[in-house]
Amino acid sequence: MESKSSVTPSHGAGFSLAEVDGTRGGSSPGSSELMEESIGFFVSFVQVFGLPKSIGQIYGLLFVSTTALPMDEIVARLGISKGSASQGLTLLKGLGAVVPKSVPLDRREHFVADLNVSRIVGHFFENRLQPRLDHGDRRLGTMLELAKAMERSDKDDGSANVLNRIRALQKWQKRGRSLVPIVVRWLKR
Amino acid sequence: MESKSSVTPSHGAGFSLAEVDGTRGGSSPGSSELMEESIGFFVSFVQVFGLPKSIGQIYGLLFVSTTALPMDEIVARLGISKGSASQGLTLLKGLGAVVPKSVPLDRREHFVADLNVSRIVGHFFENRLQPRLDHGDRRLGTMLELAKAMERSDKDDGSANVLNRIRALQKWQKRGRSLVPIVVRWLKR
DNA sequence: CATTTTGTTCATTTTTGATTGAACAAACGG
DNA sequence: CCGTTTGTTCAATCAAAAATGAACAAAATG
Repeated sequence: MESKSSVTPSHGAGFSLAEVDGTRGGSSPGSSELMEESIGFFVSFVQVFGLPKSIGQIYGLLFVSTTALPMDEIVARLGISKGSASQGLTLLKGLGAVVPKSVPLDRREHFVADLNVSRIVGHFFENRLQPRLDHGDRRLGTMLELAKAMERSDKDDGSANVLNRIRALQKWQKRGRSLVPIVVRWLKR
Repeated sequence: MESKSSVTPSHGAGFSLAEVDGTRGGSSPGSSELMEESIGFFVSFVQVFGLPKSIGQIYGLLFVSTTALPMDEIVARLGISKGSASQGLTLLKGLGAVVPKSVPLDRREHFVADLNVSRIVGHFFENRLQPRLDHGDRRLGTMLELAKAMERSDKDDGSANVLNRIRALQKWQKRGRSLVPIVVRWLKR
C-alpha cells in the first residue's frame, strides 16, 4: 500500500528543508534500512503496551531521524494518513515521548523523539494499569460485601470458602499495586 | 438428564449474564450479583494482559463457584459458545489457573479455579514480553551495525548522534529485561 | 457394535479497534 | 480581507482478533 504522495516538496525554500528532505539520508543507503528496523522495533514495543501500530511507526521514524520532522513529512515517509499522524503525534506529545521543535524559516511544527522511552511505559502504568487497579479495589469491596451476606444467609454451602478467596485476592491486588511504584521508580533512573 | 432444548442460548449477539442466570438448580454457584462482579473483575484483569474477554469470564465464574463446574455448565451460565469455552479452558489449564477435578458419578471433566492468580501474569511475561525483548535485542544489534556503517560513510550528518541514541536504547532494553525476573519473583510468594 | 455423551477443531461470522480522508478550523502571509 | 498552508475532528471504512457453531473425533454406555 503505497501512498501516491510526491515526496519532493515543491516549495524549495532554503537549506533547512533540503536537509529534512534529503535525510534518506544524506542519501546514505543504510539509512532507510535503519529506519525500517527502528520502526519495526518500536511498533513491536508499543504493542506490548496495547498502543496502536501507528504510534510505534511515528516514534520509530523520529528516533532515527537526524533532523526534526514536520507532520506531512511523517505522513509521506510512513505512508499513513494525515489523521493517523495527527492523532499519533498528539498522543506522543501527551506522553512527552515526542517533542515539538521550531525550525526557523518553516511555519510547520516539527518533532523530535525524546529519548526517554520510559514515558511510554509510564503512560501504560498510569493510564492502563492504575485505573484498573482502582476500579478493581472497589469491585473487590463489593464482592466482599456480597460474599459476607451470602455467608450469613447460607451457612453450609461453602460460601465461607469463597469469602476467603476474595480476601486472598485482595492481598494479591495490594501486592500488585505496591509493585507499580517500584517499577516506575526503577525505570526512572 | 438435562433437556438441551430449553437451555440452548442460541440467541446470538451480545452476552447477558442476567438472562442466562437465575439457574439455581442443584449446585449452588453463589449469588448472581457476586458472580457478575467477579466476572467483571477478571475480564478487566485479563484484558490488561491482552487476553480475550472469555478467559476472564470463565475464570471469574469459577473463582466464585463453590463447586467444580463442567464445561457445559460454564457455557450455560456465561452464555458463550462451546468453542470459546473449550479454547478458554484449554488456555487456562495450560496456565495452571484452572485445575481439573474429577467428580464421582459424573463423567464430565470439572474445573476449579486455582487461586494463584500470578500464573496469568507469569504467562504475560513469558509469552508476550520475553519474546519481544529477545527479538528486540537482535533488532538493536542490527540497528547498531547499520548506524555504524552510516557514521563511517557519512561523517557530518548527525549519524553519530543516532548511534548514541541506539546505544542508549540498548541500555534501556537491558534495564527492562533485568526487571522481568524481579517482577516474576515478586509475584511468586 | 450402535448410540449417546463429551470435548475439540476450524471455517465463518461478529465485534472491536485502528485507519482513512473529507470537512472543518486556525494561523499565516500577502 | 482573501487565498493558502497547516493541523484537527469524526463519520465511514477496513483489518485483526475473538466468538460462534456445525462437523468431527474420542470415550463411555448398554
